Amino acid sequence: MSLRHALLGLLSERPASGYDLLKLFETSLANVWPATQSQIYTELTKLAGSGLIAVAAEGPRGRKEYALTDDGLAELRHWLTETTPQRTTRSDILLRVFFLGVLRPDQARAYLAELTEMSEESYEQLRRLSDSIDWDDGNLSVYGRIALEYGLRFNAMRREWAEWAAQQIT
Amino acid sequence: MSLRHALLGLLSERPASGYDLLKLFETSLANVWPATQSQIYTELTKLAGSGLIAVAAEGPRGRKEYALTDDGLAELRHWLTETTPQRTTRSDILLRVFFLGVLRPDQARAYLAELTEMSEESYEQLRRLSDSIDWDDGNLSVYGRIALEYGLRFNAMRREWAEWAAQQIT
DNA sequence: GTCATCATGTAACGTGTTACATGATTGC
DNA sequence: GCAATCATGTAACACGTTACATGATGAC
Repeated sequence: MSLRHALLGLLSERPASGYDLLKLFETSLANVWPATQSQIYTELTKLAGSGLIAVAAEGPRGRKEYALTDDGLAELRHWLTETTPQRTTRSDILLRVFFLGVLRPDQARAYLAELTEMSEESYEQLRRLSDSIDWDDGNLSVYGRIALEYGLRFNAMRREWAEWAAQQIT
Repeated sequence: MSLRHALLGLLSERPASGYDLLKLFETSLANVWPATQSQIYTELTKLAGSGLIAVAAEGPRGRKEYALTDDGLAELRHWLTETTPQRTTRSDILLRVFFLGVLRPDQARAYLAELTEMSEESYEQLRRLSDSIDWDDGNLSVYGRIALEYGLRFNAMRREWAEWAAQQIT
């Protein structure tokens, strides 16, 4: 049920169309909660149906700009304060580690080297992103920055772990 | 398509029934790839249908013990060496961080404090698990240990990050 | 004999992915 | 006029969750 809340969250900053939201997902939210075009449009229709958002303006090419309603803001706050996030995250990457024993040691090391590289790349990409953003805005800047810092620390940790792990394989 | 490979991976160690596999998921794989009973039984039927596993023995109470076939092992190796894992992981926990601006600062700090606590608990739980396992086995022990070390480092990182983040909120 | 555990299966529903389908506007 | 981009919608399918349903066996 989180796509719904991601949309409510983005709309809490400012009104936006499905197309705008798609772009926002591709840029800011892509790393924590990817969503496809079809998913976004379908969910927006449902949210409007249940009164959590409403069409605030219409533009050219059938553009519909949605805005958060009072009910929508209440639901967003409820989600943030009254519900606990899921502790378990599925990780394709970690799952493979369990089964590296069916490969030759050099193949297993190659996999871990790939992870090292992937973590480095992600780290650098986030660094560049961090440099390109102007951190003058209000709330979204404070919390966006905190999320970005998480990404940096996460990738640094993963890189070090993958290097350590490769050394464990004899 | 990873549940399929998780099952093939577990069966590469030794033959097992659906019930055995369910228990293995609950203990060893729960942290990286949770799966439900219904999902496991359905997938086993499909895997047997496509010849990647086969019923090797039948026991009391309709117990069916599955074993990996040659095709199944080939598929497992193919997955490990020829396919790249998904870089994007959905994180409920991080998603919320983006929207903490709609809450009061004390509520936002409370959320981050919750994350600190959650990370500590997970860390301790993994520590205990690490102490309780005898690390004498072969492959599964080497790679199981590497995965566990990841969990420890991850939770330590997240804890420090959450503490840092709480201080950023004025 | 009864309770816990072993053991499997299916149906309904929700969420996510891929692909198809259509068309308006703006810039050049 | 033509191409890029803006803009929305739906259908088919895969994957995951919850709940229901049933029954055998072993330990006490």
